[in-house]
Amino acid sequence: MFLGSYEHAIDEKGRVAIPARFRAELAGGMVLTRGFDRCLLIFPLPYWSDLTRRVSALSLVDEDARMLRRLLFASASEQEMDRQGRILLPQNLREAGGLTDQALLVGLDAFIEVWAPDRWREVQQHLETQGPHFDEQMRKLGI
Amino acid sequence: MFLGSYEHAIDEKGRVAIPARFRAELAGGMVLTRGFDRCLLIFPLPYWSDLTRRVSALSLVDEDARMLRRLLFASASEQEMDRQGRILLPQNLREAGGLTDQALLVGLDAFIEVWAPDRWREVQQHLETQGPHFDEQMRKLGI
DNA sequence: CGGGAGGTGGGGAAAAGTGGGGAAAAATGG
DNA sequence: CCATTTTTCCCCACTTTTCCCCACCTCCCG
Repeated sequence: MFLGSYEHAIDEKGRVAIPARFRAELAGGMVLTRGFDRCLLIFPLPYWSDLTRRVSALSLVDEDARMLRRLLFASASEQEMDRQGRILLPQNLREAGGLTDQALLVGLDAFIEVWAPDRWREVQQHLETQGPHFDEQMRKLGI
Repeated sequence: MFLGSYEHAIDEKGRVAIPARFRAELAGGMVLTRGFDRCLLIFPLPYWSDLTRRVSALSLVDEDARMLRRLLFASASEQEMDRQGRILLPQNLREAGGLTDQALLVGLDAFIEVWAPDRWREVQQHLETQGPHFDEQMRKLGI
């Protein structure tokens, strides 16, 4: 269960520390890839396997499926933590996420999003102004 | 079953004592997150899991689902009590709830709300002036 | 008036985050 | 195919923060 937001530095070699609370759940390996809205995604390996099985089952012909495959797989990178609990963010992914010297790691229960801090603040503002819209969403889900 | 209101100090490290009556029910862990009307919420872990299961099952691709996930999980924090029965209120959550040196913990049966005492007094006043309105609501619900 | 439980403050040990050096591996060119 | 250069990545060490636990105080109840 990944919860909370943590801002960490990206050092000159392109590494970020994984928040200590997240490490146990990523000890079995993780996959890093591009997400939506210009953020990066970190999936624990079990979640990733499940995801890939479902995506690979989609039709070769379906256009959405093709684009989804390209997004998920083409820039994916399997990573392990070093002894200090850090991972490398490959250069192409750093560029894709607009990341320079700071990264915001956001736990979303089953996986993690990685944001450039200023982009994340935009998303948060959006969330606050759209409050009523989400009230409706939650009501539908019975929350 | 959480009942009653308790005002406790927030110390310099951002900790509050959980009212002794509430501790047994939170011994299995709890999740702390932002609530409505600028208060914080404390959920016992089982209640939280039940609440979030539906959200985590939503699509990765759907935009509303993505934003809803961010709203729910990004500022949540799993906490355990120390041996003195206290928990840490992370700084971002203290800010979100307008909490400084005192916190009012309000038991609401299945979960707990945490208020800045002066904001809580406003809510109470609201309750008193709006009494007749709620009479009508309750009648509809058959209470 | 005494005992116990609940609440509060603070010191110290442990862990987390960050920067940098060096060895191994990979890439490049002759 | 070998030598040189470049890159990768692994690990050590320092600094800062976290958090755990001891001790004291206060309030309530007998």
